[in-house]
Amino acid sequence: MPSPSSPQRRPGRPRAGSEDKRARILAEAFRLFAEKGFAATSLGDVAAAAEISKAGLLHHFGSKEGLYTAVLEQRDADDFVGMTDIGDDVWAYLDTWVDLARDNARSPEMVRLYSAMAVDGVEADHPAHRWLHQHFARAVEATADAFEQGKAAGTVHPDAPSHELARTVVALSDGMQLQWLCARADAAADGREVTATPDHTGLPLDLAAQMRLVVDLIAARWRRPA
Amino acid sequence: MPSPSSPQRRPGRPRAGSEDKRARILAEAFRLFAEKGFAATSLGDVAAAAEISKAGLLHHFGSKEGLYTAVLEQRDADDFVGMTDIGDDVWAYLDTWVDLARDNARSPEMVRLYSAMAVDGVEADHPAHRWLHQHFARAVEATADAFEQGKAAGTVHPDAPSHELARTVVALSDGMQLQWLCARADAAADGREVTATPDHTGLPLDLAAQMRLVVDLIAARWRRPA
DNA sequence: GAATTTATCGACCGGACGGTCAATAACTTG
DNA sequence: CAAGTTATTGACCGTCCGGTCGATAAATTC
Repeated sequence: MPSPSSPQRRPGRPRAGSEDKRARILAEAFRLFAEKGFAATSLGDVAAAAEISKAGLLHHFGSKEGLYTAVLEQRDADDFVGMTDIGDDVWAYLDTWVDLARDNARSPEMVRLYSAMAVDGVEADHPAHRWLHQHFARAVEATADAFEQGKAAGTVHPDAPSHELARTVVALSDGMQLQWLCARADAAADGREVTATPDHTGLPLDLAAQMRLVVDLIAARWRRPA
Repeated sequence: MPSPSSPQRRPGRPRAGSEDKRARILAEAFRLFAEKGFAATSLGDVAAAAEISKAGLLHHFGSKEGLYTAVLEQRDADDFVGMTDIGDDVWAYLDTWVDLARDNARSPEMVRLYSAMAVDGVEADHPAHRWLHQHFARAVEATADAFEQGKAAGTVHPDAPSHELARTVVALSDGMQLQWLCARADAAADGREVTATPDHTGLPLDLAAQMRLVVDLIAARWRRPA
């Protein structure tokens, strides 16, 4: 006699208007991959979280790798750096990097997922590699372009090494995220409440402020009055 | 009749003067963890590489986690940033960061292992977390100390934010390693020979040069003539 | 309303993985 | 030389994992 308080689903197509399971699975997979990493998250974990069977999950995504790439593609849609219309003001564009850091500080799961994918993806045969490669290429090129346009507009010293500076901004963003995640985990483990509010996190590391510092460093060296 | 060309070992203690299996296992584990990541490397893989049985491996290290921490401890012994005698010249100390980047470019497996551990270790309950925390703390504090000593010696502007600059250097080092690994994997996948020589790698990314760039950026803003 | 398509399930499979155990052979100690 | 210790093996175990298969039921098409 099945308990009436656990109305488990029977096989068969669900009634119309039911939850969009595919979206639910993507959301839960995103969360779990970010929390525990890709390799350490099983299809069973994701299925349980999405309240569907493993077989049901595979029906939608075919394989674990299929699920992974679907999550990646969805995340790519949210990725806005390299997309924003930069105009020709590099320094305003660099501010969007600082803003991005501030946004990231609000969604540590996202940061965790990104970092995990970034390390997994360095291997050329990994499913995430193509994604990572494009991500780096887009971010670096967009930023380098911004510097070049700044030179054309006269707001950047013509000797500034655009490409190398762009790489620096991207690397700093990634590396700082690692330190921030580590500090955050420490704080959480110590039982200290880690507030979700972005402006004062109580952490010894302010993601946005650190980005600001480097942007200012670059500006101090290469900015030209317009 | 066992082939004479495959003299497989029989059970029992090996003859005196044989290979130091423990060291061999550590070396192979290091290599494999770096190549494929911790989770994706099985005890069987390591055992096969070290030419010992799985049971023999477990005899030395007790568990997979035991092996992991042993590898970590060995790596720590080689970790020299934060250890070097910095004297009171920050700018010379920052050069050791550039040198470290140059060294790292010679051992991509090391870089890969470090990056993998860095991401795994952000989780507070992961076996590598303590290691990562100490690693960050040591690197940042040593560098921050160097800036502070520079202030005392008068070679650094008193308003320089030592701690934040230190974090920047560490983050840049980590983040740039990620881009470098990615670029390297791309080059290797394209069949282009990736030369082991450090001075010209043929890569679109020179690890040491990128570090140099940021060090110069910091110096341009905060250095004081002695 | 019959046939088809779609979403879901439970059961199952083959394999890998981390780990245990008893046996064996070389050294170490008495 | 006998007893104990140490390094090693092959065989085995329980578990979990990614994936397949056939059944089922709602929705859709004809």
